[in-house]
Amino acid sequence: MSETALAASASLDFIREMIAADVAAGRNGGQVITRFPPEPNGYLHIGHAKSICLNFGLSQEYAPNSRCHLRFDDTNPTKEEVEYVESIMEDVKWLGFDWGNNLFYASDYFEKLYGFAVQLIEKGLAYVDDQTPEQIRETRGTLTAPGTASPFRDRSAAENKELFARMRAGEFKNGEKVLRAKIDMASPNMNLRDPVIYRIMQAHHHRTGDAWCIYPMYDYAHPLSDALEGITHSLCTLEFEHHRPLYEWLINSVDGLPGAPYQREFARLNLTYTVMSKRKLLRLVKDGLVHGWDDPRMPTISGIRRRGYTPAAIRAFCKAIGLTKYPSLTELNLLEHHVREDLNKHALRVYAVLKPIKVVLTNYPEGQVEHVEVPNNPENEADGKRQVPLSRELYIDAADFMETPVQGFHRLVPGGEVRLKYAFCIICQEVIKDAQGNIVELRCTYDDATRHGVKPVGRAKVKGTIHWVSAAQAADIEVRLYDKLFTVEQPDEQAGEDGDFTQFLNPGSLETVTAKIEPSILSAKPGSHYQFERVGYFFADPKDSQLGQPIFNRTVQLKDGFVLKK
RNA sequence: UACCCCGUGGUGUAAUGGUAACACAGGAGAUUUUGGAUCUCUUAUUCAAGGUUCGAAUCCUUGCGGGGUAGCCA
Repeated sequence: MSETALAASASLDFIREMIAADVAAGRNGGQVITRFPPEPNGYLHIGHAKSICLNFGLSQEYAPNSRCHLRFDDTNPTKEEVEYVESIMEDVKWLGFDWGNNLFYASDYFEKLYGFAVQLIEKGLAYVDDQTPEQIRETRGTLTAPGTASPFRDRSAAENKELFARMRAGEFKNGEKVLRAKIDMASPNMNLRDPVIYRIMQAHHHRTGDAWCIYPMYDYAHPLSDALEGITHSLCTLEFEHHRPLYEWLINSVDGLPGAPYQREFARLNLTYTVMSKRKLLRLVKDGLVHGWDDPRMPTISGIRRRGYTPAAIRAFCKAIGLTKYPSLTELNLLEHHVREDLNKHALRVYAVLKPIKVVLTNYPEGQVEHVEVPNNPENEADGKRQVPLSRELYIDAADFMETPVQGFHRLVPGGEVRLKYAFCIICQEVIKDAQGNIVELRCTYDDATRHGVKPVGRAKVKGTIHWVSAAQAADIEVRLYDKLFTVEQPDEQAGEDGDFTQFLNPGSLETVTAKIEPSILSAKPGSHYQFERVGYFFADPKDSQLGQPIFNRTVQLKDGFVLKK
């Protein structure tokens, strides 16, 4: 066991406990070989990250007697595309994992898989069925009633072999024939009622082209692919629990397999305020309810990447949620906690005013510009300092001023005093409004004696410190304020069977503003993280930012100790 | 109303027959040129009933509750 595994051994989840016992018993020569096996039919989401962290994490924990394969489960050509293969590889790499040379495709095994099927036929464990899909469904029985045997169930091995060869040769149309495993039509487990293991599909495959017109089913291909690759532990989500007996049946029924893997299942990740099923995510994209798979509001890996979540934060989150068989619902704020925790250490600070109010310092010389020195990150002195321009006309955030303050508000109010961070204290002398009564300007005076953190003398203690931006030097920057995608914790649950989850979409999930930001922001590289002080973490959009004109996505808000009471 | 899996603070997990604990969330305070961060304190937990045992969250039984399963999808 490696050091990390040893360190974590204080409390292992049920899967790791099982694996530790296998290693201790010397099973598989102490090797731990796992795999992450996505079907390339869509984009990966945060739920997949849980599986990726488990499988690749295990491989790291047991190094060097371990490896984790990336295997594309591409057994259904009608749904799969190269585009997805590429995005999946990008996402796994971004999460910080490396499959090395261990990149595989189930389609690599089509020939071997065909051979195993012939072997099953010879053993009398598989047969060609001529029934229609409807007939197969009807004779499968129900949850409470056993199925009945197909009239073709007892064909001779020779006939089955010939028919199966003719299926491969393309002599039959889609749906005319299938190959079925011969197990038990009365099993209480539906998966054992002679499951279909090969179907005819006249379809172009993204890797094998037109070489095949019969394709193996997942239930057949998966255990055998695992065995062929020497996988020791095949870990999947709970909905495959009922497939395990079939998995084991195949491992035990096929001779000549190089490995003897076993399957274990764990609960998938559910997160509040989002949906995770591929179907629903597709709906959001297709109906234009979000701007694509990588919309920063999406729970896809590409979405959260663009939102500004970091790989380290995702990994920490996946570790924190644990691994059980309980179908839990994890709070979004746990994810956000880990995002803030990581970004707090690394994001450079900058002053940004999202919703500006102009402030004029009436006793500050006109035309004068000075520079104040501010730390780039108070959490890390090594990040250095920068110069921020300061002059007579400034912007502060609308949220930092209240004309008639509520209880507990200690920012700027008429006649009140606040500190401009790293500059000096100001007092609001006058509120200027337009004809409609909107505030257009605050006229304030500053106190030169309060520079460098010196407290004002002879007046009330200044409780508030706010950020600011010098008007003349401020850059106008597009900022996208993202919020929860849905207004309820479980949109699909709330919508019910026939309901439409999109009714719970948050109309305020995206607000775009033009912010006033200190000029240093213009050099922000696309794909870099910042903390807009007192506001939140923001990410320079890697797609839409121009060099010298970044566009920011709000990753997550800062925690705010001051919450307006309704 | 068949079979399988699962029930521990609000949420997620730990305790593997021997003091029910940790993180997030909530609350209070200290500190702070971010109402952030940090630090301290704090609220709150074994689905129910029986049984086994000196001792049960843990083992057994029953009940209740939740999830899953009838694709030629994965």
